[in-house]
Amino acid sequence: MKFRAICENHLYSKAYSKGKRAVTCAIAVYVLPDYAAKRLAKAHPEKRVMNRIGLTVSTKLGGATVRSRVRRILREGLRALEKEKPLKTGFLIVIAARSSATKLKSTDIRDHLDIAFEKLGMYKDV
RNA sequence: UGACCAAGCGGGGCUGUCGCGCUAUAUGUUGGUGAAAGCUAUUAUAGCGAGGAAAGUCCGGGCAUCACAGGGCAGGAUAACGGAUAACGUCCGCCGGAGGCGACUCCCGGGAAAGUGCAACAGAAAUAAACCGCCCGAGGUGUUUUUGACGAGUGCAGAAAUCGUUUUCUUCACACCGCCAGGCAUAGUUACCUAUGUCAAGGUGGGAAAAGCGAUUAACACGAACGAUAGUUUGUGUGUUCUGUGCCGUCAAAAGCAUCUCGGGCAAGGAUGGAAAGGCGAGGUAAGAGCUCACCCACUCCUAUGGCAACAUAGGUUUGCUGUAAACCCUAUCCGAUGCAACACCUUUGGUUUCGAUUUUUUCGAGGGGCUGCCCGCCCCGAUACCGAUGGUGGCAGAGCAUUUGCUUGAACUGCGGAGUGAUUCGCAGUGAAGAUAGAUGACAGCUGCACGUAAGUGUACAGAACCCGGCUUACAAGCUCGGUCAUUUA
RNA sequence: CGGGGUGUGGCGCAGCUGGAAGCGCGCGACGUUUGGGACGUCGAUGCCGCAGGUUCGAAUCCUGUCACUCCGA
Repeated sequence: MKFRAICENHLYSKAYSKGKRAVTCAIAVYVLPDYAAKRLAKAHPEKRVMNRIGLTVSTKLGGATVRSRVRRILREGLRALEKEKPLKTGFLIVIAARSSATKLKSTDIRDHLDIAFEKLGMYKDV
């Protein structure tokens, strides 16, 4: 499962200010409907509607090594979760790491994400 | 065995499941998206996929662009010598200096004898003096000695003179006093008392003669004290014998000493300081001084020997110089500027392309632009020109040839061998695709290694490519190795 | 990727042209007040970010380093 990343800074600030929010001790998740989703879906070869994902890890957490490890763990946890329970599509999802995330494993991150998405009601109806 | 010195190694391993990026091949779509350039798919296989520091960005180089890659000033960097290197501020060797018993380590190591600046406090004085000091000369003051003169200062001796006094002899009973002291008498008065007279003792002074003793300048004038206002004593002023000699005083001269002032010489000594202008001894001098000499120290230059050279050693010679250039500065050498967000190309798109003289071209002048701070020089100004903006591709994963996974070859790495003390270099063989663009190189599980701990268990560092290399600097868990030094003990 | 600045009492800042470090606020004590505030007097508090070096002497000069911060592309 590949992710499409959020590149623009204004989308991040929009997600922080207008998006719905769910926070655990390790992470903070912001979700906002993506208005450009349909337009992007056209560009997609299989015409699929995708979620755009943004990961933010600040310099407070540590050096470059620590930050890149946290980013990988977040991505791994998200990937594992997506396999089990598919998410609704057409959203901007920003995941911010907090300081306790540096010591966790990817499985723990998966659990945190599960709680957060459940709060936000992001799961598709089965 | 202990304490050290130096050079290095090292950066855990294996298995399974899931996943990511790139490359190649096969498969597959002929579509989607966008203004365009361009970008973009599913699955499978194979290969590759983070360090010793990838970090800090402190140096150097490659590469790229900028008139032709230029000149000068400014600015910056470096600093013994020789070498290595593409280059360096790096490395190696060596010299000099400093430290260590030693192995060895450390040194931004040119010039202070081109000039300027600075050196607090202390100290006489801070880069050149002269405060004290030493010496010479002149003058003043004080003092001592000697000589001379003067003295109406003074001692002694002598002479003359004078005075006083004593004694004696007298003398004139000479003069005066005889009062406010005494007696008597008279008068007044009761008396005391007053007045007058008188009395002698007495006092004072004087004269003449002799002797002794003593004193001394006479004498005069004025004043003071005492007294019975006769006088005595004394002070002051004027004035005052002689001779000899001593002392004293004054003056003069000379000399010595002390002190002060002025002029000159000197830099030996002076408690300070980080630093005081070679050290020490002798000579020398008015006093002194490398002023001279011997020895020593440092330094300039020359010669000889050794070394490629810095330099070392020996001899001669010159000189005797504060420190600071990580103060300005001087000397030598080097440096054009900007950095892959450079730069090239493509798409879309915006802006600029000047003025005057002359006869059109041309030329000249001004102005503008282009290579940076300034100046010069150069180029362009109606042309597929210049300056931007948007998006994209390349740059970017070594190069070339072929066109199908092939061949040749470079940097780099590994091994072996040669050269060199070494940095390094030469030859041979082998290896010789990380390469993204919000950023891949991972996650989970199991076994195990190492260290600590009886065990359970705990710990397993620093840290993440962003155009590429060479260095430097900084961070770093546990552990390991080669070589060397010193000390102790044993044989 | 490139360039600059700052670090000094508890806090905010001077002093950077070498010669033993100060200001304001704050803190403590005392006075004043019934008490507090204000006011007055007195006092304490610095390895000048760290480590080396130059110098007789370094907060100041040089080198390295750490942290913070700003600017340009």
